[in-house]
Amino acid sequence: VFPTNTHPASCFFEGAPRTRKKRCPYSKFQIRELEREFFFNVYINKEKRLQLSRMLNLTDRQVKIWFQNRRMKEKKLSRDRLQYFSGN
Amino acid sequence: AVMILRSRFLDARRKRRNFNKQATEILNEYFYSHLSNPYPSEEAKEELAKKCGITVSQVSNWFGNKRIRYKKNIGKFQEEANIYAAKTAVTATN
DNA sequence: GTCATTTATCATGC
DNA sequence: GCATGATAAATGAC
Repeated sequence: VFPTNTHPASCFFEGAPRTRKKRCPYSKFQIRELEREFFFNVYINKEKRLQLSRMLNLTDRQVKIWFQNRRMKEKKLSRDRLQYFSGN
Repeated sequence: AVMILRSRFLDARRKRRNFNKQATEILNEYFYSHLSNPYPSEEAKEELAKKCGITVSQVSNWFGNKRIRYKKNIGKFQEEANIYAAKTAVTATN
């Protein structure tokens, strides 16, 4: 079964090193506040997003992406717990 | 309280253990025999996971790390690449 | 929105 | 001391 190579954005050997924002880990305080809001609602609305981004000195895009990644993380945790207790 | 338990669960999972030699062999065989496009499908990942005795997520992690580290320093993996290239060549002729 | 990735960083093994 | 597996930001396809 050969991979059709449609999903990856580029070939494995690409020649265009596009400029990408350097990954900068968030501080403990930023994580705590993001997690606190995530606990109340997994989906954040625009108002709270702007408010949170100002408080934490992050862009609204960063907050939005953090919630997206956090939801994926939660989903993965659920899968792992299920697999752990059912043994595949 | 829930968050503390959650973070402890994460830390526990993050305690790393190396894969056994056989699993690494299988993963490397696939990687170097698909070097032009080392992106296994979901089905291929499941099969690799079963053969290696690891989870699909671990297979994804391994290929993610392997791709970036290979691309970043191809020279360092040249010897390894030759080994597995020869290995697959032998199995192909048999 | 999800989700498979890329990339850097983290934590551990040895 | 780096090798290696897992996780955390960031991107892009759909």
